[in-house]
Amino acid sequence: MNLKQLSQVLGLSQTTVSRALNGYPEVAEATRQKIVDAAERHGYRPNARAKSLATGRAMAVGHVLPVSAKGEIVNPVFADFIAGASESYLAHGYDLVLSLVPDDAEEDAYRELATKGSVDGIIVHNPRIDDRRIPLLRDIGLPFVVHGRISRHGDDYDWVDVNNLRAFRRAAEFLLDLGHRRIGLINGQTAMDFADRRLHGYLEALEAREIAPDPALIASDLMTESYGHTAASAMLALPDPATAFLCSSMIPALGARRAIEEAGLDMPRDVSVITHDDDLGYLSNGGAAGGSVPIFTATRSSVRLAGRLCAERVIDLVQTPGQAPQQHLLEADLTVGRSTGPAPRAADRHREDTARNA
Amino acid sequence: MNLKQLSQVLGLSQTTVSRALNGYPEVAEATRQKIVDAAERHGYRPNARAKSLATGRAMAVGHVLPVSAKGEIVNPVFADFIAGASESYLAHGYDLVLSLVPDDAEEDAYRELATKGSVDGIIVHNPRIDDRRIPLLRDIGLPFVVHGRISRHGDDYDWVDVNNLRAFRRAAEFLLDLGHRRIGLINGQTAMDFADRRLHGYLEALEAREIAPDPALIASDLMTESYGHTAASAMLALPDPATAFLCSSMIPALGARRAIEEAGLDMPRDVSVITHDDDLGYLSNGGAAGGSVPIFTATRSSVRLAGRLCAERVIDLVQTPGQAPQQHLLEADLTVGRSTGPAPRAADRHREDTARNA
DNA sequence: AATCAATCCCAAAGCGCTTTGGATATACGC
DNA sequence: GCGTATATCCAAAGCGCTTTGGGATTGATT
Repeated sequence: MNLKQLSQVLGLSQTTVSRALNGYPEVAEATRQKIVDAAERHGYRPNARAKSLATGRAMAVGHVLPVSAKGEIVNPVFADFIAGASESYLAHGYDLVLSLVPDDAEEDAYRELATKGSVDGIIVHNPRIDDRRIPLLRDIGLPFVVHGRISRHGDDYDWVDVNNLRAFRRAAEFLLDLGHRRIGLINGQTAMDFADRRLHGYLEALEAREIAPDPALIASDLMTESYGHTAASAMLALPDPATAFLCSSMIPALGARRAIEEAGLDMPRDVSVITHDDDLGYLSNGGAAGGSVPIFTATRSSVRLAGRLCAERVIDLVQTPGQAPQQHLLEADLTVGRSTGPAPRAADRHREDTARNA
Repeated sequence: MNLKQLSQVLGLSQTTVSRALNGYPEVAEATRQKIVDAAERHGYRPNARAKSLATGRAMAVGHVLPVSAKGEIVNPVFADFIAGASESYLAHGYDLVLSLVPDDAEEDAYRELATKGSVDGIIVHNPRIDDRRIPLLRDIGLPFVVHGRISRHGDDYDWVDVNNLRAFRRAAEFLLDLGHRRIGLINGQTAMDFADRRLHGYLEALEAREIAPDPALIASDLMTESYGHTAASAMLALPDPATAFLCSSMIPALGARRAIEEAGLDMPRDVSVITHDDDLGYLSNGGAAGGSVPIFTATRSSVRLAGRLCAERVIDLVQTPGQAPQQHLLEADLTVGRSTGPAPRAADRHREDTARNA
C-alpha cells in the first residue's frame, strides 16, 4: 500500500493525505482523523527511500569505525556506545547505519558516505592523535560529532569526551597518596588520542611529586586481556617491580589481576590496581547499581551515556545546521573498590621475595 | 554533481551515462572510458536514495537486536559478529543498518522495517526459545537469516548456528572422563535458545553416565562477569561442592575463576573450568593464533565467522530470491588449555577443607 | 449582494536515478 | 543496392514521496 493507493481508497489527493499524515495544518481535523485511521487500518507506511529522496533527509546517521587493513578488532566498548546512541535514535525516528572503513581508503569512504546521501550526519569513532578526519569532514560538509577528541585541532568541531587527563591524574595521585612509587601504566595504543591524554595525566601526577617516569612501567597496546596479563607480568618481574597498576580498561585489568595472582601476590595487599571503567553492561565492576563494593577501584564514566549524548547532538546538528560547535566533557568519578591499598613496605616486599624464591 | 549535470558536461544522455557506469553492454568502450574518467574527475557518485528508489533495492541489510523494555545490555559478542558481517557487506557494497527493537513493539518494528524499504533483508539476533519472529518474518516476506536457531520451528528458514548441544555434551564428557562428578553449568539466560541447547548437551552427557543432574549445579542468567562469580561461588559453597564448571562464555568464566581463587582453591588443581569461547578479539584465550597454551580449555567457535556467513547468506538471498532455506551448523572445536585437570580425590578435598577452615 | 479572508483541498512539478522502447547509424551478406 | 543485423545512443516514463502554487468552498463582513 503506497500513498497513491491510499489516497485513491480515500477519494482524496496524495497531497492531502501526505499533509494529514505529516501533521501539516492545512487539513481539516475530521479529514485528518479519517486519513490516519485508514492509514492505520491498511498498514500504510511511507517508503523511506522515496521520502528521503523528496525531502533530502535520510533520517539516518552513520557511525564510521576505522579498521586497519589487517583486520582490526572491534572494541567491545563500541557495543555499549551503540546501545546508548540507539536510544536517542529510536526516540527521534532515526536509523543507524554502520560502516567499517579500512583506513587505507578513508578519504574516499567518507566522501562517498556524504555524496551517496544515505546518512544526514556521522559519528566519528576512535580518533587518533594524528587524525586527519576533521578537515576532511569539514570539507565534505556533513554534520559530525566525534566520540573523543583530536588533540591537534582546536575546539572548532563537536565532540563528546571523558576528561581522560584528569581521571588518570587523579587515579595516579590516589596511588601516590597510598605510598606507591612504582606505578605501571597499562595504556591503550599510543596512536589513540584517549591513550595520549591518559599518559599525560599519569605523567603530570608523577611530575608533581618529582618522580621520574620509568619507560619500563609504561605499556601501550590494544586493550585485550592477554595484553594486560603480559604487560603486568613484565612489570612485576622488574628488579624494582611495580606495586600498582593503572589500567585503561577493565579488560586488561582482568589480565593484570591474573598476572598478580600468578606471581603469587595478592591484590590489594601486594599490588594495587586502578582501572578505567566504561561501565559496560557485561563487565560490571559492581558498586553503583549493585550497591556492593566494586571489585576494582576505578575511574568510571558510562560510555553508554556518551553514546546517547553523541547521538543527541548529531541529530540536533542535522535539524538545525549552522550552529557553533559544542563540546561535552564528561568527568569520570573515582570510586574506591577492593583493589587498592597502601603500598607494601620495602621490608614486606623483601620477605615476600624470599618466600617466593624458596 | 548529479547524473544530469554529468551527462550535460559530457554532451550525452543520462541513459548512456548511467549505462556506462553500471557496466551495461550497450555503450561503446571508448565512450564508457570517457564517461568513467569524467565521473572520476568530477567526483560523481550516484545518490543512493534515488538509485534505491529506482531499482527497488536498498543495498542495505538490517540487523535487529531485541532489547527488553527495561534497557537491556548489548552483548559484546555482538561487536565481533558485526565486524565479521561488515567484511561481507564491504565486499558486496551493502550498508548495515542497526535497529534495536524493544520487544514490546516487536511486530510493529519488523513490519515497519519491511514496508519502509530501507533494507533488503535482515539478520535476526538473539533468538529465544519461544521466539515468534519466524512466522512474522515469513509473513512480512523480507529475506532473513537467523544467527542461532529457534527450536520450535523446523528447518524451513535460514540460519547459521554453532552446534551448541554437541559442544557442551563433549565438554561435559571431557570433564566426566577426568573424573569430575560435580559439574556446575554456568549458562546463559534460560529463555535463549542457545542456552537451552547447551543445557541439553550437558544433561545428555550426565545421563549417559547415569548421573542425576543437581539443580543447585545449574545456573542461568545474563552472562556477566559478576554473574559468573556469584554462581561459581554458590556452587563452591555447597555441602558437596562443584569440582568443575562449564561456562557459556569467557566473561562469566573469568568471574568463575575469580570465585575459585577467592575460595583459596586452585584452577585446575582443585577446580576445572571449561568455557565456550566465541573467539572475541578483545578476550583472546590464547592458543590458535598465539601458539601459546590457551588459558581455558574451551569449545571455540568464531562468532566473527558466523557474522560473515550470515551476511554472505542474506546477500545471496536478496540477490536470488526464492531459494530453498539453507542451514549452516558450525562445529566448535574443543581445545585443551590450562584450566582443566583430573578431579581431586575425596581425600585431597578433605585435606584442603581442613586447611581452609584453619 | 458583493467582498474578503479563511479554510480545505488538489494538480503537477520535482527529488536523482534506472529502464523501456525506440531511433539512428554502421556493417554485413547476398 | 537492399534488407538485416548490430552497435550506439536517446527521450521519456516511472520509483513513491513532498511541496509549490493555486482553485474551490464557506462564512463572516461590509
